[in-house]
Amino acid sequence: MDNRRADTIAAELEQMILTGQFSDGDRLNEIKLAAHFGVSRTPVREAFHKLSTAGMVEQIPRRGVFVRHPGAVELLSMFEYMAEMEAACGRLAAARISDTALQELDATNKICERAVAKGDYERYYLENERFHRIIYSQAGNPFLEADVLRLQKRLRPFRKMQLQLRGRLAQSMAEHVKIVAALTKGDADTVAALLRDHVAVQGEKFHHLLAGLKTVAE
Amino acid sequence: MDNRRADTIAAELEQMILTGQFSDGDRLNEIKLAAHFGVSRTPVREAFHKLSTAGMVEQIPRRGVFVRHPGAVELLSMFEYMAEMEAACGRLAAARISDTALQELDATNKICERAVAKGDYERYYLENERFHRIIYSQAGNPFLEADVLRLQKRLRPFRKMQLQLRGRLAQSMAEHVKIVAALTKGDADTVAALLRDHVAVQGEKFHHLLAGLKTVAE
DNA sequence: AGTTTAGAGATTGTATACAATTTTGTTGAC
DNA sequence: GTCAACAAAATTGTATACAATCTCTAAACT
Repeated sequence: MDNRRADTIAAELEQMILTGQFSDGDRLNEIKLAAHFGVSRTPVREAFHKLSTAGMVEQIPRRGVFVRHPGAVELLSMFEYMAEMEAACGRLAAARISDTALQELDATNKICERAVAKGDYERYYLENERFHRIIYSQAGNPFLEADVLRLQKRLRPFRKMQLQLRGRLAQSMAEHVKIVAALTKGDADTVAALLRDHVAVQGEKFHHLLAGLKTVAE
Repeated sequence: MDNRRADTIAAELEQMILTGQFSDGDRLNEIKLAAHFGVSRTPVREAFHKLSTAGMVEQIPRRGVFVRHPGAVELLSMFEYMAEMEAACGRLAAARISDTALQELDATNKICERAVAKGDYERYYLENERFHRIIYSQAGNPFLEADVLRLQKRLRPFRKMQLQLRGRLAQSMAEHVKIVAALTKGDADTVAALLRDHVAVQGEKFHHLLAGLKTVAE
């Protein structure tokens, strides 16, 4: 799949950034990174481009590339955007979703229910992501799907945090059930509204979490 | 701004592709293009990355980059996606738009009206784009704005065609007026619905246009 | 002291050279 | 005649060399 060194380096760098090995605003040194990966500057530069389009770093001409960790306001914007995209996916999917996909959503929800009962966050998180991806796919719009997947990936670590808030698992689960019901009825407006709120709540929960952290930190 | 050769080359290539100097599926030859632009392969490759993220070309590892002209189904998907994005922008803008921005929208519409009266497509098209960009901006979400601007740019030539259909100018104009009214009232749902239809109609009109061309061509 | 400027060092952008892989064209067997 | 195997050419990916620009320091000047 990624025969090119540049791609593996991009993936590795992405992980390094996501796991917090770089602080916001840090400049990524081409030469040092090239040495670190045991390659020349060329593939490192190619990797930078990929990260740049993914929004993980900012490239300033003749200056270098700088890692961009989203701050509070940026994260809230992302969640807001995500809510609108999911709503759009839901609206389109309501008219297009196949019976087999509906069954898959049901099956996913059943697994989620068991995970909720056990308090298995990791499992729930995994199936939750699957649930949403089915809807993206059933929207039947490749461009929308590509963008929403990109954002889902970017928000992944933060969605994870938010899920661990007290009572959020059960709440999220209940919302999923309603969404499937509306999809089954083909009620586009309702599906859109449900999904928008479902994701918007994630943003709010995350906001609370953030506010809590801030009061502790400072 | 773009001190780098690579950026100017990307812009030039973009124009060459948009003006139809390459057919769908054509491979872009690094060496020949480098010679054509009087540079080495390196900046050409960098330009390829930019075009790739813009969705103008597809990059296949160890094979090369191939120009991708959107076909009928892809264009309709893009218009559909655009409709959803504009709706999202409208929804957010309804709650956030400033008075000065509302005045700007009014002013833009007045210019549009004069353009409609004169049948000045070029002028209308220009101000129309401005109209929408004001809404994108007033949505107050940088990520949404960036994506919708990217798509607006990509759909530009096709929106232009669609505008020249009989009666479309006046119809579009009337829709603009309604949108401003709903924005002024702050009615998010209505703004979203109006904008969604406003853009969806563009897709439909374009579809008609396309169908007409096809029957002529084959 | 603070500001300006010259210059060295560091870093990005581009050119060229080389390696690895794919594509193409030819030959040979069936 | 078709297909397979192999060799040659072409092309992409990577490494290295060079050029252009930026940064930072330190000395000179007001």
